[in-house]
Amino acid sequence: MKLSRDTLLPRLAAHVLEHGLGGASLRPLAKAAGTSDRMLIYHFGNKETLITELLGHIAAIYSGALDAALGGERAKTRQECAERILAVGSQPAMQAFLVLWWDIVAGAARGVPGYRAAARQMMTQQLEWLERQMPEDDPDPAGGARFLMTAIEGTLMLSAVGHEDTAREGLLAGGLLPS
Amino acid sequence: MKLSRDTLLPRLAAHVLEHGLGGASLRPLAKAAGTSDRMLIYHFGNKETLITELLGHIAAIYSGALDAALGGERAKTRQECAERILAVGSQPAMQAFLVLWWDIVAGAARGVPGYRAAARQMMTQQLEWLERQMPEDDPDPAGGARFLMTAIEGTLMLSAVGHEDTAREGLLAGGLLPS
DNA sequence: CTGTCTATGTAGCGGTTGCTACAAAAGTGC
DNA sequence: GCACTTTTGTAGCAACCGCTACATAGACAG
Repeated sequence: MKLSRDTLLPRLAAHVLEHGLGGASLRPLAKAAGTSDRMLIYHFGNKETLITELLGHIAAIYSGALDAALGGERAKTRQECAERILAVGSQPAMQAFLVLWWDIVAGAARGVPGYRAAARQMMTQQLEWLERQMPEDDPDPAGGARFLMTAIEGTLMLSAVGHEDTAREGLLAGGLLPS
Repeated sequence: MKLSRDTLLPRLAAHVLEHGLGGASLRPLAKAAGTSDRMLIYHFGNKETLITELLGHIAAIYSGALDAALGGERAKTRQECAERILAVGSQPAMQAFLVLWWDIVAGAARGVPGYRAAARQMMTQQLEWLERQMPEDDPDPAGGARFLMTAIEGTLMLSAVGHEDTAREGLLAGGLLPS
């Protein structure tokens, strides 16, 4: 069976979404993709560019998932907008993404080559998605989207470390969720 | 020279703050602490409990750093409060903490044993610190602190992935920073 | 059919991983 | 001084790491 990067990447992405980036070493990756470590190096040259390309691919998948989650019409209020994006984030299919996301953020913060670009791309995508969701009559859709974005990302982080209550009460106090 | 856990932990923490948790393996850790991998296992039993105790120690250091950064008097407004905590986060000495922080968040999200507890503890500490900083006349100090907290954490995350502009504009649009 | 280029398998290299077996030194209590 | 416990050094194990050398199989061009 003839395998190329393009056939490999989705399988690699699936494995990484399940097991994380931290312990992603060539032999398990290869096994999950139906090849050998030998062939991964053959196709990608070395592990670093493999990971870089893989992160790019995952960012594209994420973009597609956001589009698929996009309901036809805009939200009526900022509160509804916040609820929608939080609902997207709590879908089971998104959980694997979220767990992987913090790996990517950690890599980006430490300056590991491909990570920052992939993370930036995913955040840009989410920001655009959010802007399209903003209420039509919002006085400042661009700023409002960025404000929501900041609060949502904080909520996700606090939730990741067991402070979902703190985040929820914060959103309530800030008027971003209906009481 | 006789070394115990208590003398070891600060040196281990220094090494981890500089090089991250991801690549923290016994031999480099031991070298940085002036011992051997053999002795690390002797003192801590295995790597997992070493990391767990180390994370607890780092959380305590973080707590102390926050206290040291605490100015005597409270802030006058929520905006000033936000500016203060963002200023603390941008201190050079805090950068290493921040980079390490995302490692911890990633571990917590994936469910690695000691990570979630340490992360929770550090966030609880920061929340208490923030509550003490809230303006005296604030109508809802508890809720306001949680709201600020959520926005601040979102800002830190966006900054980590190269979206500091997005975060800044968001805080401005949300009235959390003076324009 | 033959040469050439691409795709793949097998084996292995030098290095690192967490951890252990064994022994010796260094206290410590009597 | 002697038994005993705590602390430490040396060596090594089996597993894994990224990566490479070498051989081979197949596709395709002439």
